[in-house]
Amino acid sequence: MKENESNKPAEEKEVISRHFIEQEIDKDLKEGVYDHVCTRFPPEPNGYLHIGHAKSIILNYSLAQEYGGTFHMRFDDTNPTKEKTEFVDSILEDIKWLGADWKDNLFFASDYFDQMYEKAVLLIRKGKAYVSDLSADEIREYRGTLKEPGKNDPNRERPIEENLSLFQQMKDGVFADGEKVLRAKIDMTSSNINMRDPIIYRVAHMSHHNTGDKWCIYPMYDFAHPIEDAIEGITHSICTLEFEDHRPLYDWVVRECEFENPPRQIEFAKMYLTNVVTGKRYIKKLVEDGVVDGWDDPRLVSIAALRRRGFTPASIRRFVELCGVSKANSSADYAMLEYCLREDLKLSRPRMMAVLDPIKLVIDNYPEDQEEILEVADNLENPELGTHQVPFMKELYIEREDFMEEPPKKYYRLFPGNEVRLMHAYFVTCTGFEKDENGNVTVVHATYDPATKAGSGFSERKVKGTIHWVPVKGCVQATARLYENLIDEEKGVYNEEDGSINLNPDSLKVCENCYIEPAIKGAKPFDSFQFVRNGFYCVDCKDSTDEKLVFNRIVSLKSSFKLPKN
RNA sequence: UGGGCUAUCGCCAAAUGGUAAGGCAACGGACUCUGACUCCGUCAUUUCAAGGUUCGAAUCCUUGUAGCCCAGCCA
Repeated sequence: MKENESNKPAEEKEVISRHFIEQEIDKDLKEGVYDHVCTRFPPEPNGYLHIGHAKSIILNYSLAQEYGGTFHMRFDDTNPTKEKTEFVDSILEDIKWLGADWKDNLFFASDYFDQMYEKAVLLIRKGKAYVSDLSADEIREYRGTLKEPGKNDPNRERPIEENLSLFQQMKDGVFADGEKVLRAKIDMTSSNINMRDPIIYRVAHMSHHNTGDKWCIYPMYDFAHPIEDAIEGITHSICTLEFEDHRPLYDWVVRECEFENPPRQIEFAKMYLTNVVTGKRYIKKLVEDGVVDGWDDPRLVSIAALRRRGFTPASIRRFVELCGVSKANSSADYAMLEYCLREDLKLSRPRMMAVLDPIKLVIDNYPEDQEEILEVADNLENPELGTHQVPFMKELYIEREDFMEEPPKKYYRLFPGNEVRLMHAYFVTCTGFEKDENGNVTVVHATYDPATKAGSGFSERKVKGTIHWVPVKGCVQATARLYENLIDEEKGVYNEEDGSINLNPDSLKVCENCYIEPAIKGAKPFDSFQFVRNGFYCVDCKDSTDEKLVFNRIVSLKSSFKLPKN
């Protein structure tokens, strides 16, 4: 026991238990059901990916990694009415960014349409499928309800030859949309509605983003998906809980289509995040109403938005890992995501001094023309990042909230008579201040003690507070956008009365007049930094220019300091 | 008496009949050139409820309760 304590990795592995999917796979491998693992992420290209999808992507990918197996990227594009090439491109970009590497294994369900057609013909020949003349409404009536069994389709006993020729005609475009449909012949009285002769092919005269006008009949999900999995040799087809009831049908299709390497469907609970909006129609409305500036507004949780905001793939992967995998519906705290972010950024990002709400500090006993160049570490806890320089001079900017004329108790910052440390520089003592006609403080005066220079080893006395600053000359003016949750967390996401979104009116605060130390010059889109004593910020990829940098706050630093409310 | 699934701390989640892990959050305290980080401590006599089986139950049985999913020619 004791001797293992220094062995961190082993210790961690020991503690982390395997989730239920890993346990199932272990069992399958042990029992020889499979001798390898192959997983897939199968989105329909009908929209943008969001944080909720990340769990499925990362789960499937990391399972393949863990078992030395293969991960497939597959577009489940069996319904041309909803799908667009635009979405396949954005999905691919997002998945690549998240780090799920599909190598050469990029597939499209639509590339299997010929094989699916052949399997449908096979089912007809086996008497396991038939063409129905019923309308959509009639099919619904015949299906029965949750509590009452369905009735057999009048076409259920249609002769095989006739079904074959009708299905051929469906394929050849003889019928209009909705006129005919191919159904699997299973059991109209099943308590599982999915088994009541599900439709497996429908007619849709529409061009498909991948196959163009080659087809006018398209397979339904329940028929297509198991075939896609079987063709690709997927072993574990991992999907979300709502497909649990489809599993008997999934197994039926695999069996009746006579695949020799049956894949196995396993369902897990989706990941929800508290107080975020993921619904397409809600986001569409927010965009249309101008509440957010697009699908990648940094307050949204689409993968594109998170990327723009400055989130890192590693932090999202860690978050998914921390959330775990189970079958219990649950909603993870946003705080957990923020924790992962800080964890990833704290050692990896340079730390800079930035003043978001500036007020001038004049050091009266510092020579007018003097300027000292201070060499400071980019990140004290990670020396590998290197150093940068910051000039120190008589006039500086400090944060307005770091000075108070009449401080409350336990206020460790600047106030008349108090001494604080200017980070990386000297101790200064506040000697006075100036106000304008409205009573706003315009300038703070101080004197410095040359003996206290950082790095000098001075230890005669200590100060409780350290504040950050920026030199008046040479600093960079920039914009900072401070984001808070888009949602009013007190009220929850949805307004109970009208179903609208409860918006947080303070979700965006723009600081146009920030000053950042000179070393920030040259920052490029997606570069991110810690603004010391404040938070992590990322250069916006859309609105930032070399002339005027624009930063998005990724996440604030934690703080246990609260100004008492008068 | 439709069917399926789920229920363990504020949030996520282990425990696979042997005496309730861990993480996030929160709260104390130490340290500190970031009121951050780090460190140290506190945080479920009890697992939806009630009965039962057992030397022993979160785990097994019984009966309830609550939540989620299913009646697209969507996925």
